[in-house]
Amino acid sequence: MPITLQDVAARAGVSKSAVSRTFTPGASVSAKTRAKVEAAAKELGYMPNVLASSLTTGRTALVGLISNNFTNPYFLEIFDLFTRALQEAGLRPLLINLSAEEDASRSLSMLRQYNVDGVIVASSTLPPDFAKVFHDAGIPVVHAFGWSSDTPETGRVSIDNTEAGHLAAVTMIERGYRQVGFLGGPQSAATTSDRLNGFCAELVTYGIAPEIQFATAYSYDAGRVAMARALTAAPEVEAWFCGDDVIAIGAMDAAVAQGRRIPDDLGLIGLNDMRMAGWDRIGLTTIRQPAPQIVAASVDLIRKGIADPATPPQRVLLPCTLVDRGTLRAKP
Amino acid sequence: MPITLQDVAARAGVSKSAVSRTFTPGASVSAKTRAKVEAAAKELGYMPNVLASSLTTGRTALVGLISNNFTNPYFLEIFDLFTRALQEAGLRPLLINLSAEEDASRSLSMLRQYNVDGVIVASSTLPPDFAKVFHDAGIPVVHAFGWSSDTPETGRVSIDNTEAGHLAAVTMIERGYRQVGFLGGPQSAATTSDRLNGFCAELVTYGIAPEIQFATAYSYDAGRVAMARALTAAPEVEAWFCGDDVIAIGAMDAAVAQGRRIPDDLGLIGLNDMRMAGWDRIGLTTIRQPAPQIVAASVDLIRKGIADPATPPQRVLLPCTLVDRGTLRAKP
DNA sequence: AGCGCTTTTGCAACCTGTTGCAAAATCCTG
DNA sequence: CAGGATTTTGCAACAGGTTGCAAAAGCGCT
Repeated sequence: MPITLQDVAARAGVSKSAVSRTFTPGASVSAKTRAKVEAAAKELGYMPNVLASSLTTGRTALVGLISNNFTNPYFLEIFDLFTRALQEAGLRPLLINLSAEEDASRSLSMLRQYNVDGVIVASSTLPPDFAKVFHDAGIPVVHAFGWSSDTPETGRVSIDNTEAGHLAAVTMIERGYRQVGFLGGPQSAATTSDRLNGFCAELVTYGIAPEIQFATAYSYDAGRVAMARALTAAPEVEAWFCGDDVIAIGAMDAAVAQGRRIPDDLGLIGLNDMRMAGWDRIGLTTIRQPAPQIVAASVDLIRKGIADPATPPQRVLLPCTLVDRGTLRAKP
Repeated sequence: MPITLQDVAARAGVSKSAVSRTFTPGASVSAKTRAKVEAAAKELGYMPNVLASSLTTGRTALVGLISNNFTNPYFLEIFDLFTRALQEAGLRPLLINLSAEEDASRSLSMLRQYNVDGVIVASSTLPPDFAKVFHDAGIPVVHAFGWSSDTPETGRVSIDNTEAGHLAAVTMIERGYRQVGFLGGPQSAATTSDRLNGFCAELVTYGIAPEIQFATAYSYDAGRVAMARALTAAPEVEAWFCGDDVIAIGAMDAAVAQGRRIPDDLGLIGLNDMRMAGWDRIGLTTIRQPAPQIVAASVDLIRKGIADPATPPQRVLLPCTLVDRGTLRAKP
């Protein structure tokens, strides 16, 4: 049923090779045959079968896009950016939801069966050595949004989470908060400890030791219960640095439910700057991750890795910035 | 570098065929050879190459997952459900972001190059005949979340949007609203007109003709500007039926910005029941689409279509229900 | 027209698996 | 244990392309 190389060759009165070369950029074909072939291909509606050609070329243009953050609205923005960027680069995202797939090595073998050219791990919660499995298997890999200072030898793109912690601390001090807390994402997440370290390192210069709490997931509900707990455990804290916007929103609702007014009674600062943070009814002061740049850099790294597999894994760190909205009081 | 059938055959001291058959369910192999082959495969870490086998079998287990709703947080829930359901069915989602890819026929030819077994269109805004292109090309296709009464002959799964319109109207009447409006999604969206028709059909029995407005997209911003316009165009309206939750939230903020209190001064009812609708600071009364069931039915249909391409396209309509929260006043 | 050089072309082998077919091996029955 | 029926096995062709190589064609120049 589908049109093959053969069909086109017959129609154009040339050999299979000629047709193949017409569709291979940089191959040697005369203008005349190229024209004949293109005409025939057009008439028949021929499209080369990528899968068949992958057998000899070893290229599929398939890229595994792995994530386990399917409950955090921020990641829809990330998926939007990634799919567009990959499409523009002529690559096709094979999406893997790791919330369901149990185990790293299983998704590796799956992606190998499909001969993916590269893998992008878009996750803040997957452990740093998850990506390593692919690297060790000789598949170019980039871990985006999941940097931590002890990431092993794989490509990675992220903000500097230590820096983000600093920024949060500096901002809180600047706004006159002295009793502060850290309400991080899951304690196991690679990014959490760097943020905490940066936060504490800055505060210690003011002689402040922050209250520390963790949410069990990057989700509204987790933020809500974590804050409810935090409010009784440490009612004196005036401002919390939350590990993520969606956690911060949950935290905000928990605080409001207990009668705290924001930002007057309690300050909050999030991280990500998801679009929703700017909605009127949320208005979250937060630290922005430059998602478009992170994605662009990740795709760039993957392309380089595909073009030359010998490229050593690279690390890109991008700056984050404060976005001031309504959940932190103004400078005194 | 990667292990092939040959390698395993050599190692196990059998023919290629024997190895192939060992990995083909239902093929004829003796227990003895199977054991030998499996041992060899294990030692070498062999995994059959799906792409190569697709050449002869015509099956790739790849399913195109097409959407253009990458700015609506509801669709992250949908993607989560779809990727899990597909993975469980042994299928692999090749994700296509049609917000970027211009044109339907281009994505068709792309998916053909990859020999996808089927296509799922997950979109409320793509026109009904979009899916038809795949059907006509002989590729099983299901359009999820996009039903309209004039959908052509393709598989489809959705709520009955006419029914949803009814439900919204009945609810508003029940709560004592008489001046009501319809604030739909993009006028071009297939679902919008059915919702509007159902809404009007019910209201007409009460002698009510609703005010009608459309947002330009399924987004917060679009909802916001649409409501800002609606409030001046039709200030007398007491309650609006919004075409989508995220539009409703934008509308809510626009109303609040103009000093209207909700639900006292203005009632709102959304559609979808995305998780966020239940957050404290949103608390949106809305009509729930049974997303898990829609997804399950869609994947089911695709599986059937793949198993037997002669299966005629089927339509599944699922019921929607009202979820009462805080944006509509109680029954008087 | 003839010559050397460059470009274009087709052949055939190959990429990794699958499968129809006939031969080989095994099983069953009397 | 012979003889037929059944199962298992390997060979070779095939799926839809790519590519090294040698032959053919085209080119510029005398």
